[in-house]
Order: sequence, then structure tokens, then C-alpha cells
Amino acid sequence: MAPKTRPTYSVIAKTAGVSEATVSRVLNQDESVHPDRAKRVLEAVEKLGYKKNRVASALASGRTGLIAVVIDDDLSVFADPFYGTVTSGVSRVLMENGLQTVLMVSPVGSLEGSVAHYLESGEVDGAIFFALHSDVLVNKLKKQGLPLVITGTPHSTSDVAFVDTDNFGGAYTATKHLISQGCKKVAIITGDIGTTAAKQRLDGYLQVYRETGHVPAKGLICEGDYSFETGKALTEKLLATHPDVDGIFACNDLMAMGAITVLQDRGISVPEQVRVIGFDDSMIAQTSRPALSSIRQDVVALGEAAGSLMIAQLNGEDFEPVILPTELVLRGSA
Amino acid sequence: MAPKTRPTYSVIAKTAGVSEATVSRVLNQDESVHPDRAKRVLEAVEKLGYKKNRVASALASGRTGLIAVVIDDDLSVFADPFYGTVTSGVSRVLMENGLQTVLMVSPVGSLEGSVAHYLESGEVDGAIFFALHSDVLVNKLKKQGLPLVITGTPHSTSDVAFVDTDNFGGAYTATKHLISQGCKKVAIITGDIGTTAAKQRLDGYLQVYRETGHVPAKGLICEGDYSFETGKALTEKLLATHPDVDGIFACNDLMAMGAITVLQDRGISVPEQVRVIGFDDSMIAQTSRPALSSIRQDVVALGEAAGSLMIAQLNGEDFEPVILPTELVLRGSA
DNA sequence: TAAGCCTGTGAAAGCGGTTTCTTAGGGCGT
DNA sequence: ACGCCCTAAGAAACCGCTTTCACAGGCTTA
Repeated sequence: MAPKTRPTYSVIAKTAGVSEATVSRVLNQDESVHPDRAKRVLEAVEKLGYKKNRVASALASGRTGLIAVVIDDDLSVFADPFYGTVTSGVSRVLMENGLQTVLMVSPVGSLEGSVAHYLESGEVDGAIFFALHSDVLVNKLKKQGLPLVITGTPHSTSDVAFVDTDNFGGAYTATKHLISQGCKKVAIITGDIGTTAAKQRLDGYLQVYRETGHVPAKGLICEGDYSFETGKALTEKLLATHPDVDGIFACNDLMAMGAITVLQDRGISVPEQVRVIGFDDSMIAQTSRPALSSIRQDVVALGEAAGSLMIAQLNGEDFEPVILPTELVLRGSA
Repeated sequence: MAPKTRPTYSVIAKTAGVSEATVSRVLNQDESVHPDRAKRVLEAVEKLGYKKNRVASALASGRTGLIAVVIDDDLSVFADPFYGTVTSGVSRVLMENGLQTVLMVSPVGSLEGSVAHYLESGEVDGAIFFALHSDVLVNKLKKQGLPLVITGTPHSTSDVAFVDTDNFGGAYTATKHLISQGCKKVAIITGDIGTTAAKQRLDGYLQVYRETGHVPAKGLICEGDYSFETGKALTEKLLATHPDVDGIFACNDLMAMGAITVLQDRGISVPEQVRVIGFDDSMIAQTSRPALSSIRQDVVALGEAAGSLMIAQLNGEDFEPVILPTELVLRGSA
């Protein structure tokens, strides 16, 4: 239990017979130290089982080696594997660069929340945002010079680095596919319309209609929130107003499953009578029956891209927004 | 971009007309400061938009306010909502106590990996482990006096705090239920048998057999790894050796779904011919058709319990291992 | 051979808080 | 009134590492 006091530079320096400055140089791969001295230091480090105190190091250097991953939502969203997966991608890239990931899941809301305080307290070298509902905090932090990456497209145009999935394209492809399969009346169940991703998916859907010269009938556009229950509820409402609907594009797999559940409960067969396409190509899409056709986004790649963008910024390199392609994965439901 | 230099104690002290020591006292709720002076300090803080530098604070006080959540596996496990959910529970409790969560997902393996280095570098006040495959690092850290919590039962008996789900009881209940429904030949598809949780679930299953005086036929115990694909593969193998199996207890929902998929593909109806029960009661259990009966574990509560145990340790309070109950949720599959 | 340059190294000044040690008063007892 | 104890608040040491600055000594150049 005794919090054994760990050795410090002072001890290393003494055992190696050099100054603390030299110890620091060796431990930070400063090439200018004579190999012999460096060797002595390394031996002392080895012998004493020395581990650098990162906190002290951070204070002196101004670099903490921590990057915050901020998910602007309450913790329940973590039930959706999306965030876990994307975070894992981020984490991998950061680790390769000697950085650690600090996870924060909390509604960002105001400029005064605990997230805001934390990010401004100098404890992180940068922050990566997900599911951002507002840009105010981001803009403030940006002004303070904190390296930032946004996953998803920012609401306002600014010069913040961001990476996103091609939401528009994915939605376009899904909708187009439904129509090419003969669907005459395609509905959309959107995600949380407060996010840019949901808006872009809706745009992709509308674009298809636009090209056909039609306008989707009122009621075909159902505003959802990415949850299973909402998927069910909206589908029931949809069937009430448009019993002749023959295609549904749900903006995530969970809602798509909600739709399928309701359809099957009513004896409406999928895909014979109504075709359904989801978004995410999650595990659920693969395990469901019929297996769900879905727009795949490479979630790990998304996280990795976000991580890389952060690294680039920290190195002062140039960077461009990254938009990752999507792919339609056809299974039984459409 | 200009990394605007933030105010320090020195500035606050000057504007408030007090010493830095007093500033520190006020900002750390030391009661012994005269209300008038305290007010002056607070006003200065407010006026200057001061945010405490946590790194400096950590160095001086020896407390970083960070708790590591270590998941001993590669990042792919994050596709399983379990970890995200449990982490969110941990995070909530910690935040309420002014602590932040540092997430590390990496095979812990040796004592020399980056996780080990990080935990020994003094950057965290404590660590919470998940899916631990080995106890060596834990024991080492324990010796160094780092507060630790293990989620899941430790392999070796030691005095490390842990919280766990009643795996044994859950498995027992599931198996018992299958038999009470008339199943004569119940198979189990286990999880990664390297974890104690998987072993305990297997034990619960075996206990039911033991009580009936029988021994499960060879081949009824299928060693899995929690993945959908493995669930499918093992079920096929199972059907080959035991075509008359009439009950399957899968140690997670994903594998249960794999089993159901294979069964249905062969025209074997669930639950009429084979009853299936999963474990976790995840989203998949609710969305599948037939909906999957499953053993629910309160994952968020698990995380919260782990967080609370950590807090208790940090406060030097006593603590007991926590075992959370499970519940059988009956749906269509059994 | 003297002046000018590197180069490797040590001394020391931070980084921005926390905490111990000290001291100046104020209240109280006799 | 005098001495003692207690309290509020400042001075300064310190946490452990980084980084600037200065310096000695060896080399080059004229």
C-alpha cells in the first residue's frame, strides 16, 4: 500500500553521474548527447525502474499527450455501437502517436458545463467532437488556439478541421435503389434533425425526388431520432396516412428494424410489399431476418481519419476536410 | 490561433489584492478565509475568466482527477455495446465526483505495454479494468498503491475491489428455464473461456445438470468467443453431432442470434423445435424476430458500481465486492 | 598563434499551482 | 494590563520535468 516514492531525475542524474538536464535530453531523444553518457543514463533508468512523471512533464512542456473525444449527447447513445467503434478508430491512431484518449460523453450545451471547463483547463492537447449540436463551444475553443477536429459537418462555416461520411451520397444511393427496384412511394425516417448528418441524409433523399421531377407527398418525411421505438411509432403513423407506401429509407439500422417489426406485425411482407433500407450496416443489419440492406459507412476509418487530422494539426501540417465514401450493401430487405 | 496566455494565480492575487496562497485556499474551499477576501477573489476569478490549470494543480497536489478505464482487448470489442454502456455508467459516477475518464482499449498483455507504462506514469488516480485476461499487471499496480477496481471477478484471489454480474445465477436461471419448458437436451455456447465471466456462466449451466443427476453429453458444450460468426459455426457443428438438441443457451445475444439464424435456415423453428436464450438483453434481442429471450444484466449499474467503488477507495472508505443480480427476460425465443 | 565557432553539458529559471511554515493580530483569562 | 493561545493570511519552498542560457574546450581559419 505504501505509495512507494518513485525515482526522479535527481536520482537518475546522480547514479549516472550527469546533470538532470542531460537526463532530460536523453529521455527526449535529443541527439546531441554523447552516446556514452546516454548509455549511462539509460542504464540508470533501467536499473531504477524509472517511469517518467507525465504530469510534471506536461506542466513543464505544455503538452499533456491527451486528446479529448467529446460526444455531445447523454450517455445512452453509447448503446449505439457507432460511437464505440468510431472511438476505437480514433484511439488507435492516437496511441500510435503516443497520445491517449480522454472520453467525455455529455451534452455540451452551454459554455459553462463541465466539458467546457475541462477543455479550457489545459489538460488536453486537442479535442475531437462527435454529434455536435452547436458550434459555440467549438468556436470559442478554436479562438483559444486548441487544435480541434469535428466528426460530422460543422453547422457554421469555419476553418475547423472535420471529417464526415458522405451522408448525402449514401442517402441518395439508397433512395435511388429503392426507386430503381420499382418503388413508387418511398418514405424516409430521418435521424435527429438537429445534426447536420441527418439533414444531409434528408437532402440526399430529396435530391432523388427532385431529379424525377416529383415532390415527396406530405407525410412521407418522418422526423425521427435514431431510436428503435421511434422507428416503430413513425412507421405506424406512416402506414395510417400512406397505406400504399412501398419503400422506406431509414436513416439508421435501428429505426429500419423498428419499421420492419411493425410491417411484419401487420402481415406486410418485406421486401415483397415494402422494401426497407437502413443506414450504418451495423451488426443488427446482419443478424436480422430478413437481413437488412443498409448503407455502410466505414466507421473505424472515420475515427482513424479524425485521429489523423488531429495529428496533422498538432504537427502544424496542412489538412483538408475528409469525406468518406459509403457503399450500399444489399441483403434481403430491399 | 494565438494561444492567448491565460491568467494565473499571480494575476488573480494582484487584482484581488491578496496573496496567491489565499487564492488557492478560496479555490479549494478552504473555510478559513474571511468571507470578504474570498468574495474579492471570486470576483477577480469571474472578471478574468480564470480557469484553473489542472496540470499544475495535479503536479502540486499529486492528484490528477483522472481515472483510467482499461479494456483488455483489441478495439473491435467496442462493436459490442456492452463496453460503451458500462463505460458510460462509470463515467457518470466519476463526473459527479469531479473526475474524468480516460479510456484505454488495448490488450494489456505484458507489464511493458503502453497501458502499463501509462498507468505507472502517475497520470491517473486510479484504474478500472474490464475483461481482464490476466492479473499480473493488476497485482503490480496494486503493490504500487494505485487504487484499482476490476469489473468481472479476478482470476486470483486478492484484495482488489471488484464488481460483477451474477453470471453463475444468470446462466443457472436460463438453463433451468429451458429445462422447465420441457427441453431434454440443452446445449451451451460459451463466451471467451479465458474470462472468468464465461467460466462462471458455464458453471451455472453445469450446476443445473448436476442437480438433475445427469451430465451434459459431450459436444453439447461449445466453446465460443462472443461473436456472431462463431455462434453460427458452432450451431452448425452442434446440429451435426446432436440433431436432437432442443435447447440452446448462448452466453451472449450475438451468438444466440447466430444460432437462431442457422436454425431458421435449416427450417428448424424457434422456439417450437429448439428454444434459445441469450445473455445481455441487448438491443439485438429486442429487434430480432422472434424476439430473443435473454438474461438481462444491468450494464449501466455495473459501470456505476465500479465507479462508486473507485470513489470509495479514493476516499479511503471501506468497500465490499459488488455482485449485481440478473433477470430472465422472456420473449419469443424460449 | 590568436580570434572566432561550434558542440556538449551543467546551472538555474521557470511551468502554475499547493502546502508548510511563520507571523501579525485579536480575544480571553487572571 | 499582561501574557497566552488561536486564527487568518502571507512568504516561500516545493512538485518533477523542460528549456534557456552560459560556458568550457576543441577546431577551424587567417
